[in-house]
Amino acid sequence: MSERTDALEALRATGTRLTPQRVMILQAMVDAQTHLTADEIHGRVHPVYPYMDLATVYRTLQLFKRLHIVTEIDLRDGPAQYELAGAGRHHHMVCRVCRGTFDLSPHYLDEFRGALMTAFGFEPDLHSFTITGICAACRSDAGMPGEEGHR
Amino acid sequence: MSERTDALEALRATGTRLTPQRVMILQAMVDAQTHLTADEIHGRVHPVYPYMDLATVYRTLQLFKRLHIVTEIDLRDGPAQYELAGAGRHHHMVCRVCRGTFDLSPHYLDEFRGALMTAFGFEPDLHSFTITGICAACRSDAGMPGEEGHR
DNA sequence: TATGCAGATGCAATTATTTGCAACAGCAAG
DNA sequence: CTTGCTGTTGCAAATAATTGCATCTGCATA
Repeated sequence: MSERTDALEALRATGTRLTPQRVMILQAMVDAQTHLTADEIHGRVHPVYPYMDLATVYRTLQLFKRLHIVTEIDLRDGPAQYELAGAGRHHHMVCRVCRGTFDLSPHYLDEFRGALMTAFGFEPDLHSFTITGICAACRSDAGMPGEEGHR
Repeated sequence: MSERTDALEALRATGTRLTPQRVMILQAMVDAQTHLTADEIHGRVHPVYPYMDLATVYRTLQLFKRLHIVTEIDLRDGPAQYELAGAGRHHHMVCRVCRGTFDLSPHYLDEFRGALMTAFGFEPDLHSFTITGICAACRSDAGMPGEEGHR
């Protein structure tokens, strides 16, 4: 019950309201334990509460994102995915060949952040970072040339 | 005329067709010399060729992106911007406060790429990379606390 | 120069996401 | 427990981008 409680706590702490819609959306994500699209979340809540609107789902997800309750994974091909931001796994690598998503420890971005901060004083948003590319398996599979492919 | 010629050369080299639409879109970008949205490009070409369709602009931009003729900058707030990929400046930092975009030398990503390759064999797509955050000016300006704000 | 075909285009419709607005409802204060 | 203020919701419409499909055309070949 930790994740759920933490999230509700975060809501309370920031003065945003704890509405049934928000609880339902959160619950749907807790139950699923995988990444879901906004539409999937809507679909899961709908049987329980038919008035739930997709716009509300999107707005709630943006709120949750701001509060670091969820992480958005933008596949850049199809709708965005959302998952609960469990401690630690905040970032993702997405293979553009097999569509697989892999967790990426924040540690790999520390150096990068440091470089930007020192060089430009630019503080990158790294709460939820997703990078696309080609995973090891797909690289050895298909053409291992290593560069570009098609779509 | 270098950028234009290079681009046309790239088209020819990959066996994709050199259509008047593509030339017009390319020309519009050469003329503009700034980042443009798909809609702006469409607007610039329209007077010359009223049949130009937005879908064609989008498809062409995707093609150009694949050929590394243009770079896409996704502001994540409003439509995506496109600019000619002049040698060197492939990446961008976008300030989410002032909306300013800053060029970022590929060099800053070398280390990151290396780490992912060694650790996971994952080859990240780094031809066109955009990271949002807060620029130095905006950090000192508003709240320098350093964390989150609103929207 | 005429011909064929795969790739490209225009158009309309679809998908993904955001936004304006009036009605509504947490929740703090009385 | 009632009231009021403000944040939130549902709904509809707008915006951004993509896609299916029939038609068309660059360009390689004969």
